[in-house]
Amino acid sequence: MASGERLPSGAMDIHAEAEPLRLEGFLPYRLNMLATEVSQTLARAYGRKFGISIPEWRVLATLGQFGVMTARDIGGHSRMHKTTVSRAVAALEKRRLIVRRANRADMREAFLALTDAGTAIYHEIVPMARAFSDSLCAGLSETELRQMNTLIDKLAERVASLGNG
Amino acid sequence: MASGERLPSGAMDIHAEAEPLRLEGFLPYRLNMLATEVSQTLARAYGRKFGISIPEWRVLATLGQFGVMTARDIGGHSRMHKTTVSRAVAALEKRRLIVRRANRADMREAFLALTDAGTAIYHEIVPMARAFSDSLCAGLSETELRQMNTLIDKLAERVASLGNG
DNA sequence: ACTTGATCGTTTCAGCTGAAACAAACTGAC
DNA sequence: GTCAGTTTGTTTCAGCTGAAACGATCAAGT
Repeated sequence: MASGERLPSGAMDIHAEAEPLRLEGFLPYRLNMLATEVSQTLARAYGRKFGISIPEWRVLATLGQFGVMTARDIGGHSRMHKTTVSRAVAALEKRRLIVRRANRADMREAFLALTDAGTAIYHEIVPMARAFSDSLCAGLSETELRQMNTLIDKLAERVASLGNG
Repeated sequence: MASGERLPSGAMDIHAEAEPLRLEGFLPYRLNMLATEVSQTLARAYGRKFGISIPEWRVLATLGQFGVMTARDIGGHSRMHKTTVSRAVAALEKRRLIVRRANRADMREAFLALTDAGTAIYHEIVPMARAFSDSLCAGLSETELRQMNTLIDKLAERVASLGNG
């Protein structure tokens, strides 16, 4: 554009060429960076110590919390793909950390539960995970922690409606 | 344990067997769920429309923001693995959305920049991404948005120190 | 009982990811 | 100039992921 032209300030720029997006200030990007870093840091900790992958930890954690469940229920609660659950369950069963019992009332599914060895590992990982989370939140006040949880809830609700609706 | 035994309430349980971890109230898990959902919802939007993957979008976004950069700079800024950058750059170059110009002062690296076609797609995706983000944040007040950003900053700083230190 | 359609879980397959190995190019010490 | 060590970027390879196909089972209707 000729330098002598006079325009209502910024009027043209807005329509001809949008402002570039500052990635480092973009909420979806920031959220993803943070979550990835948090997830991987924790996963490295229990991965090194117990040879457990993220999906395997989630299966352990779900069974540790709820006791007996089917693979379907585990996937539903921890939002894992059924193939991911299937493979994590197979790996954990092979290592005898969980057992599979038939459901006579419905032979398609099976009841899964922690073995003693699985329970033992679960009770080693849980304090480690809690310590990590506590240490992560150590810089936050009680109020900020409540805020964070409220905000996550609001955003989760919001994104769910955006995805479906 | 024999049912008749009398114990100080809960004294043994606390040490013998930790409380099960409620996954749905566990911050690392909650953060990861939210970020995954947000990321994938946005990625589906521009993926369907332009056939662009997440790493490709990040390369486009970084070049759109900064103009000319090397692959190394892109990786550094967007925290992508160098192999991921390499492949995204190759794909975008093949589709003529970016160009590679030699750096005569250092022939190992190359200057990357958006082509006109790349700039055009960038300027189509940016408003879409902004609209998504705005819609995501629509349920949040101005104050809550500031809080969210502050909290993400604090947690990011915290997790970085936990990972390294 | 038979058929249809749905559901649970596994397997197959294609694509993505990152660690490691690698080639090419640069830097600094000698 | 040459050598050793570093840096940039690509390729290879092994592992993970999810869509699709599949087998097995169940439920409902006829």
